[in-house]
Amino acid sequence: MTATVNLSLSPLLSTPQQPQSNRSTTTDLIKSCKNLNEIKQLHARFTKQGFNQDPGFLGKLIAKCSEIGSYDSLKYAQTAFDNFCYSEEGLNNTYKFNSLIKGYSLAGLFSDAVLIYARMVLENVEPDGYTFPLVLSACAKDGRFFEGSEIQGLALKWGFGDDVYVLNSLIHLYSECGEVDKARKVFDKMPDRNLVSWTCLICGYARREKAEEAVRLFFEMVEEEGIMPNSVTMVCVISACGKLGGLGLAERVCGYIGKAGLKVNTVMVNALVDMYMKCGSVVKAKRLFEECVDRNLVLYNTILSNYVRHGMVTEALDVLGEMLSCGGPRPDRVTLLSAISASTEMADVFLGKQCHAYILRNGLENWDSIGNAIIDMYMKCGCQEWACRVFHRMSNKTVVSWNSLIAGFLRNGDVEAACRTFNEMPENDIVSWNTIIGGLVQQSMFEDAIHLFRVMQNEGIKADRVTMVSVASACGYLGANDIAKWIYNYIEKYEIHLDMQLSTALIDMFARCGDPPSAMKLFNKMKERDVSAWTAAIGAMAMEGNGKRAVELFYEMLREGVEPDKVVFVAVLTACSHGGLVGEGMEIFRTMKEIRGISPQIVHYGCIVDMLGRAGLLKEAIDIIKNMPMKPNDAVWGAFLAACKMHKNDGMATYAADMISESSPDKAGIHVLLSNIYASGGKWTDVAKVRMSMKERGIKKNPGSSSIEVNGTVHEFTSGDESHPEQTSICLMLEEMKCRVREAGHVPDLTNVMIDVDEQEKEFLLYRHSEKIAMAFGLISTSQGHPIRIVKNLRMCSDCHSFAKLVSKVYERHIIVRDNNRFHFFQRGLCSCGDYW
DNA sequence: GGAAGGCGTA
Repeated sequence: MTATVNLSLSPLLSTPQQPQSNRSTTTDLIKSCKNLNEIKQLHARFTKQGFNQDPGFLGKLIAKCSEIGSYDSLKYAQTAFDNFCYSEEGLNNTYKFNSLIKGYSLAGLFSDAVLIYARMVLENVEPDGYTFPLVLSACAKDGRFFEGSEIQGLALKWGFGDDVYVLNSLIHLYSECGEVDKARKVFDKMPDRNLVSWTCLICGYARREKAEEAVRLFFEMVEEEGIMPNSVTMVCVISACGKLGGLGLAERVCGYIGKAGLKVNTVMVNALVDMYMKCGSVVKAKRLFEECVDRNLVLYNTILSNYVRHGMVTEALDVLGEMLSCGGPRPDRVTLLSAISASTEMADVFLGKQCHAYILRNGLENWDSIGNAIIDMYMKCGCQEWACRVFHRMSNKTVVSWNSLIAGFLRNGDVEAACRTFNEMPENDIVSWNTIIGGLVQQSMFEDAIHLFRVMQNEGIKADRVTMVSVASACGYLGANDIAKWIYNYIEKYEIHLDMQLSTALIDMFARCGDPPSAMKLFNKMKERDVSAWTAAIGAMAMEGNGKRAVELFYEMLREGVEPDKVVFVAVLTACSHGGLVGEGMEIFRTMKEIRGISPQIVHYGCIVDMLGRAGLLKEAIDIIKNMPMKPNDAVWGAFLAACKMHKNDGMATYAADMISESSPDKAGIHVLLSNIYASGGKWTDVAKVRMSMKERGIKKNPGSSSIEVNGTVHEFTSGDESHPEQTSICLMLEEMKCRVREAGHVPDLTNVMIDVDEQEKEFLLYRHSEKIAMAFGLISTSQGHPIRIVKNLRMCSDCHSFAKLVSKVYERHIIVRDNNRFHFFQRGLCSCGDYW
C-alpha cells in the first residue's frame, strides 16, 4: 500500500464506522476513494461490519469503480453486483435494483443500467414509481429510443402513466433521441406540469437546433404561466441564446436570473461565458471568467474552445498555460481537442505534435474525436501523409474521421482525392455533404457546388443551415438570380432557421445576384444584426452603386451601437469610391483612425487610392501612396493604374509604371494593366517587355470570362469562345447585334485592344469579348421581357459597356452585368453606374 | 431512493 492511500483512508482508520451511521458518511467515504485498492478496503471493511447490504452503498461503489474506469475496477463492480444480486438480501427488492440502476447511470454506463432493469423483469421483481424515471433517463442518455418507448408502455401498465416524473423522463427521452415533436405532444397532454417539465422541453429544443422555440417557450413559461425558472432552466435557455447569437435577446433572458432571485453557480457562469462568447461579446465573457473564483475544468474548456473558435490563439495559449501551471485543473480530452484546434488554427505543426504526444502519453487517443482533430491538424499543417497515416491506423473510424479526411483534401486543393474518399466512405451524413459542397465553394468551383446540392436533393437528403450558407455563397458568386430565388424558397419550405450567419449569406447572395431589394428586405427583417450583417447590407448598396445609402447605413450601424470592424470599413469605403463620395470617404477614413482606434490596413489604403483615382484626383492618390506606412501592393497600384487609364493620364501612368517595375509584382493583373497603359500610348516595345517578363516568370493572365444563367443552368464563355453547342446561332446573333448597334450609333473603342495589330483585326477581337458572347446567347435563349444577367470575372471594358447600353435600347431588354466590383443595370440605353465605374 | 443543466473534432 502506498503512502497516498494511507493518507486518504486515515479518517476511516482512526474512527471505525458503525453500521447505523448515517448514509451520507458512507457516501462521502466511497467518494473520497482514489483507486480500486481503496475501494476494495472500504468494501471489505463494510462487509465485515454487515454494512454492505445497503444498496445505496453498492450503487455508489459501482459508480466509483466506473469513474476510475480501469478494466479491473469495472470487473470488480460487476462481481460485487452479481454477488449481491444473488444473495438472499438482494432478491426481490425493488429498492435495491433501483439503486443499482442509479449507480450504473451515475457511472455513465447506461446500457448496464438498462440491463439491470431487464434483469428485474426477468426475475419478476416488481418495478415501482422510482424505477421508471431512472431507467428512462438511462435510455435517454444512451439514445435508446425503442427500449425507452417500450419501457414507457410498461410504466403505463404498472399504473404510472400520469406520473409527472415518468412523463418528464419521457419528454427528456424523446428530446435526446431527436424526437422533440413527440416530446412536445407528451408535454401538451400532461395533466400536471412542473418546472422540470418546462425545463426538459426547453432543453430539448435548445439542443435540437430549435433554439428560437426554446426561448419562446421560456417566455411563455415565465410571462404567461408565471413560473419562475431555476438555475437548470436558466442554463438551458442561456445556451439557446448562445446558439441564436443575439445579445439583446440574451440580456432580456438573463434578467430572469435576478427576477427569480437565483444565485449564479459555476454551471451558470459557464453557460453565460459560453453564451457571451458565441454572441460576440468577448469582453463580458472574459470578465465573468476572471471574476469566477471556483473555475472548474469545464469553464476552462469553455473559454479555451471559444477563443480557438474566434481565432484568438494568443488568448487560448494563455489559458492553456494557466491550466498547465500548478493549481489549474488537469487538462482532459476536451481541453486537448481545443489545444489541437489551436495548433490547427495557427498551422503550427510543432505545437500540434506536442499535443499529439501529450495525448498518447495520457491515453486520450481512444476517443475518436481526438483522432479526427489530429487528422485535421496534420492536414491543415500540410502534412497530408501524417494525416493519412493517423487515419489508417485508427481502429474506430467514424463518419467524422472520413469527413475530416475529405475536408483536409479539399483544404489542400486535392479535389480529386476528396471526391474519391467521398465515394469510398461506407456511409455519409449531412456533414459529409456540407464538407464537400463547402470545399468546392472554397476552391471557387461554384457550379460543381450547386450541382452537388442538386444531387443531394435527388438522394432525398435534407439540407441544413450550413449547406445553405455554402450554396448561397456559390450562387452569389455565380450571380444566378433564378437559383437564388430557388434557394430562398427551399429555406422557407423546409423551415431552415435563419440565423445571423445564414441571413447574412442570403443578403450577400441577393446583392451579388443583382437583387438589392430582396437583400434589403431580408436585412430589415433581421431581429439582431451583427457587424457582418451590416457589412452585407452596405455591400449590397455599394454594388448597386448607391453610395449614399451605404454611407447612411454605416452611420445607422454606429448609432445602434454595433462596433465596426476592419471589414465594414472596406465595404463602406468601397461604396464611397463607387459612388464618387470623396468627402464622405475621407471623413470615414479619418474617423477610423482617430475615433475607432482601428489602424488602416493596406486594403483600406487601396480603397482610398481607388476612390481618389476614380474621381480624377490622381495627385492626391499618389500622395497617399507615397505616405502610406506600408509598401504599396499590387491592389493599390492596380487601383492607381486603372484610374490613370480612366482619366487618360499617361504621365502619371508612366511615373507609376517605373515605380512598379522596380518592385516587380507577381500578380498578373498589374502586368496586364501595365501593358495596357503602354499599349494605349502605342509603346509596343514596352508592351513586349512586360509580356516577356510575365512569360519568364510564369505569370499567366487571368482570362476574361462571362457567365449567364438560363433556366437554372450556368453557361460560361471565355473570350473568342467557340465551344458552345449553339455556337452557330450565337455567331449569327452577334453579327445581327453588331449591325443594329452600329446603326444606333456605336463606334468601337479600339483602345481596349491591347495587341499591336491592324484596326480590322482589333475590331474583330473586340467583338469576341466574353460579355458580348454571353449577351448574344442571352438574347437567343430567353424570351422578351426576361432580363439578361451576366457575371464577368474582370472589370467590364468600356467598349462592352457602351455596347451593352445600346443593346438594352435596341432590343428593349434589361441587361444586368456584375463585374468584379459592382453591378451595371442597363436599361433603355443607360447604365445605373452613370458611366462612373 | 426518482425527472431537467455547462465545454467537445469534420
